[in-house]
Order: sequence, then C-alpha cells, then structure tokens
Amino acid sequence: MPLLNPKIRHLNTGQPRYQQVKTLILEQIQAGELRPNDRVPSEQELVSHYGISRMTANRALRELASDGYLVRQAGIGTFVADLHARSQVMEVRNIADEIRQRGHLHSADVITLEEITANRIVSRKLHLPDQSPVFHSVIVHRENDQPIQIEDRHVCPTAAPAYLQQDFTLTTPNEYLSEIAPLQTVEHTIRAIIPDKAARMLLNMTPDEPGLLIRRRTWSNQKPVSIVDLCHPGLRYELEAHFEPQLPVTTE
Amino acid sequence: MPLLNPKIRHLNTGQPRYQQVKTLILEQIQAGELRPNDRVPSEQELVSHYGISRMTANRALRELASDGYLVRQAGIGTFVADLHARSQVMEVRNIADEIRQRGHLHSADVITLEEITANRIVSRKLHLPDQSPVFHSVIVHRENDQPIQIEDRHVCPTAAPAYLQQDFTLTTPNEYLSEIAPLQTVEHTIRAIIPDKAARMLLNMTPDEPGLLIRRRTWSNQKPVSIVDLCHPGLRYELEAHFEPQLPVTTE
DNA sequence: TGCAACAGGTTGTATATACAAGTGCGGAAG
DNA sequence: CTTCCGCACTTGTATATACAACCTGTTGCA
Repeated sequence: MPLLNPKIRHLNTGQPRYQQVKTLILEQIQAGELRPNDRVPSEQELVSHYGISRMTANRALRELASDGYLVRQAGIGTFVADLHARSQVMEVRNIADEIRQRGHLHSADVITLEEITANRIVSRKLHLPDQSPVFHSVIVHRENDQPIQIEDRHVCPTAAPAYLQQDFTLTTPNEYLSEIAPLQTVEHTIRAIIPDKAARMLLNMTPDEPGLLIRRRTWSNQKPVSIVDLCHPGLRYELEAHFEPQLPVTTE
Repeated sequence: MPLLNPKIRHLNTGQPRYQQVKTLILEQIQAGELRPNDRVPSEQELVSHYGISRMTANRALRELASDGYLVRQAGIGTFVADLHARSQVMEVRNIADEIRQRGHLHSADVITLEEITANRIVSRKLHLPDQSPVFHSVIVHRENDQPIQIEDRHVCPTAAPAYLQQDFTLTTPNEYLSEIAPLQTVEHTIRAIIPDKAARMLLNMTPDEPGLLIRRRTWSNQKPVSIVDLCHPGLRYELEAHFEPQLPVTTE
C-alpha cells in the first residue's frame, strides 16, 4: 500500500507542513494510487511518519475532507471519497478547439503581452501581495478572420514563469497553462455588459449590442494560477454546461 | 459597529465553539449588518469577548474565509468578502432559497399560467411534435419587492400533468418540478441580450442596460421536462460556477 | 452462552504557547 | 523634511496537551 511514502520522511519545502501533507495525499489520489474507499493514514500514523504534530495532521486531513476528497468517521478512520459525488462537469472549453470543431479557421492576434504590477483586484484574486508583478496578455480570437472573443488574462508568474516567452498565435494561453499547471478548480462569474469602445472595435460590435463577460479563475495545486476576462458579442455566443446533480448525499 | 454582540458573551449551545462563532458572524453577514469590505473582529477580539482560545477563533475565521465569506490579510485584518467572489457549486439554484438565504423577502407574481400549442423551437427542445400542447408560465420573482428575474417556462405536460393547478406564488415551479420529476441532467445556455420593452418594464430596467438570458433545459427519466428562460438585469446579476474537473478519467 | 465492561484505536474539539511574517504607525536619526 | 527603525497589531503556522465521542474487538462475569 502506498499510504506512506518511505522515501519521504522529511517535509522541507517552503510550503506549510499541513499543505505538504495535503499535496502528498492528493497526488496519490490523482495518480490513482489511492482509490475511492481506500484508507488513508490515520493522524497518528502521519505524526509518527513525518514527525509532525497531530494538529498539523488533523488540519491536513480535515481540509481534504472539507474539500470533498476524503471522508472521515470518528472511531473508524479516513477514506478516499467517492469521486462521483463531485463529478459535475463543466468543461473549460478551448476556444481554438471549439472553432476547429465547427470546421472553421482559428487565428489569434496578440494585442498585449507584458509584465505589469497587479492592481488591488487582480492581486487579491490571485492571492498575491498588492503591487506584485504579474503577466498580462490581451488576445483577440478570430473565427474565419471574424473576431469573436477578447481574452484579457492575468497570470501568476510563479505558476508560469515562461509565460511571456510563448507564441500565443500558435498555442492559446489556455492550452499552454493547462499543460504546465494541471487544472484543479475553476470559478466562473458571468455578467452582461456594454463593452467599451475599444472592445467594440476589436469585436466589430455595434454600440447597442450587449456583451457577455465571463471571468474565469483557475487553480492548480491549491493556488490561483490565472484570472481571465473573456468578452464576447452577447448575441453570438453560447456557453453550455452539462452536469449531473449530486447523488443522494448522506453527509451533513 | 455590530461587530461583537454584547448580549452574547457565553457560547453554550451543544455546537462546537468554532461553529458558534462562525454562525454568529455568518448571521450578521446574511442579515446585512456586516456588509462587503466591513471589518470583522480580529482573532484577539474574539478571544477576549467570548473567552475562547485564539486557535478556536482562528479556525472560525479561517473556515469562513475558505468558504469565501471572508477575506483575510496578514497584518491587516479580516473583512467581509465581495459576495461575487463566493465560490459555489453551480447548482440549479432555487431563486426563492437564494433570496431567503440573503435574509431578504421573496415574492412572485404569476403573469401567465396557461396551456398553449408549442412553437417550433419549444417543441423541438422538448422533443415533442410540432403544435403539441404545452404548459406555459411567466413569473416575476421579487427580492424585497424589487423584481430581479423573469422566469418564462415551458413544461412538457406528460411530465407534470397538474402544472396548471399549482399556486406558484407559494412554491416556485422549480421546487414543484424537482419534487415530481427528479432532476437528472441540466443544460445551460447563457447569452447577453437587450430585453424588449415588456421585459424592461417588469424588471425596472433602463433601455441601455443589457440583460442576461439563461436558458435552462432539464431532463428527468431521459426525457426533457421543461425549458425555461431566466432573464436578469445583466449588471446586477452574477452566476457562479465552481467545480472540479474530472480526476483520472475512467468513465465513458 | 450471552452480555457487560473494558481497552485501544480513531476522529473531534479546545487550549496555551510560540514564533514567523505582513502591515502601518510614530518617533528617532540623518 | 525625509528616511529608517522599531513597536504594536494582525494573520499564519506549528506544537504539546487534554478530554470527549465514537467504534471495534476482547475479556471477564453471570
């Protein structure tokens, strides 16, 4: 059983210890080494193995349980949760794939690709200190040369240090980021807006046409990776989400 | 400042103390006494006021932050988060519950409740022959008497034969339908629109304000049950989706 | 045999303590 | 006046300790 990795007995990266324990367990779940209903080490076992205190082990397991990865039962133990309970699927669609799937040609103009200092909103959303350097890109996506989306993205530099060196006319930021920072969690906020003049110009929109703004924030390894505003002509875009509702939930 | 309730100095219900602190703060947020960006008592203040240990106060605030209700910043303090930033599972939310959860009053006006013959679009979406009879309802939902959503729904009669006999000022169609036809699958389509004059009147919108149209189709027992258009004032509404992508994909 | 009591493991909570790190302020030094 | 240092306050983490509640298997008694 790969419950406790004998090779790792000392936690020594810069991260908090409870976080390292979380990551170790999460990696085993995502690698399939720990399967649903498998038992994970008890708090005491983690204490003995890694030389941490029980409260630290407790916090790691408790938070993983709160995130839905584990199920805990007093007097029994801690187990890998059924992943089905969290199987809601709403794909983060790659606009390039989407366009190609329609048999059309995708192209992209890189308007901006730079390092800037984050303003308050961005830094907070990315969990960075104010005024931190972040990477910023603005890209216009075209379908058969018709502009259909403005992508305004801020990226956490630690998550993608080589972001500024990419050629985003060939690979979308989405593709690049999902390669180097496997997607873990996504949050979408959607609102209707009236685009400003610059955005209208880029998208060939008329002044009376509403736009759809999708703000998407992605996480990898428990940390925010990027926040992106996707602006679409409102009458031409559709976002679809398919998911299965949770099955009867027994906990709380 | 309603930060600390002087009437409550002893935590003594059967619940864990950290949970009681969480509830006290959450109640103030939901009651509107604590508004976004308001400061929340520091850990030390909670310690002195309630006679708990700092770790207990820490846990309460930390979990509320992890749930998205609070934002914490080392060296500064703890603040009520922007409601927008709250991460939630994208569920088929019941607007009535949602409003009540904010501590506000929900009411609904039934504008239309009738049987009509389905047009081409509706009949196709519901997998019915053209010109089939379907039930049709238009309902305006109000939050504290302020209209915030128009619900325009078409329902397949076989799935809900008694639909026309319901009193939808008491129970929302969503509640009723989910009771008699357990939800199986949902499809969302979102677009920005400029509402027509009738919709603008119902929602108190200005002519230059964009609207958000959410078209939701639900299935039960492999068959479409209803299709509903939800129209919101675009600048005032946000839809949030939080989900985890599939882990190692084994199914289909 | 049947049942009660107990022991030992598990999670859940609560506390006191400690140190690190981030922030803002004021006062001292230049 | 400006700069820098230190202090006070904040959150973040880590530990040791304690007790409660829950579950299981065993032991011992009737």
